[in-house]
Amino acid sequence: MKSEKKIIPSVTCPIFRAQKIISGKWKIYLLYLLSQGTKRFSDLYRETPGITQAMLSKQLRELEAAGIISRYVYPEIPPKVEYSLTELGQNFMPVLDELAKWSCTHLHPEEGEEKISGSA
Amino acid sequence: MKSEKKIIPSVTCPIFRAQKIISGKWKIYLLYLLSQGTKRFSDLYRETPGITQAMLSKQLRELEAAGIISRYVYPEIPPKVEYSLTELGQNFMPVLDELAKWSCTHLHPEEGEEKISGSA
DNA sequence: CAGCATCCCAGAGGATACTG
DNA sequence: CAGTATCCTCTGGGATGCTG
Repeated sequence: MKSEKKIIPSVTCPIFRAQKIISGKWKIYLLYLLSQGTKRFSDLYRETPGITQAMLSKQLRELEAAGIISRYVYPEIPPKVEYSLTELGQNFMPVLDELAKWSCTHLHPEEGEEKISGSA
Repeated sequence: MKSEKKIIPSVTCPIFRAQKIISGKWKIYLLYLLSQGTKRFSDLYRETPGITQAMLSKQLRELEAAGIISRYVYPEIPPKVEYSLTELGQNFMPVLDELAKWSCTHLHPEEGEEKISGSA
């Protein structure tokens, strides 16, 4: 524990703060899914091929901690949990929209070098 | 070694593709810096407290590989290298703008749990 | 159904030293 | 000045299994 004050742009720069919140392999994608409306855990799980329950749960809790999404647990058996965007999450949508536009317009897969050749 | 093709949204979803490109601790911030105009390596280095030359170099090369920024090397001694946004990078600015707006409007440091109390 | 616990690993990120 | 090269740490992310 160094008590030295490190001057980092983390707090100074809004870009930095935002970036930290949305960083994560699935965060933005999950926000995109939730922009379509309230969804259950299983919905998100099914619509996010490749993710594990553990990861999904983790990412969702992080997004919840950031105040971007909210979680509603139905007092039922079997459990039912719904996730939805908060006000903050709704306000994030323009960013997502611009990102999607940018990606769709300029980031065509065929221009990249990546290929979905499986795990070869 | 499963030769099975994993169906991941990586390629399907534009959001996913974009996210992979801008992921990285400094990418977005560097794009922000370069949005202010062409800058030299040393400029970026000085304006990004906390980063190391190695990291800066790495991030810049990744951004360059993604076609978002361009690099111009002056044939001089001592070396002089300038970085600037490409067309693709310019087109990304709206995203950055929205992100900044979102962060500034809704992501006040005092609302979070983080505090820059430094050596407090 | 939803999610936690545990273990594991690759790679992102960092510190330091050296070079054309 | 603008980088490499090397080494090291840390944590994001993944696999699997268990539970209320």
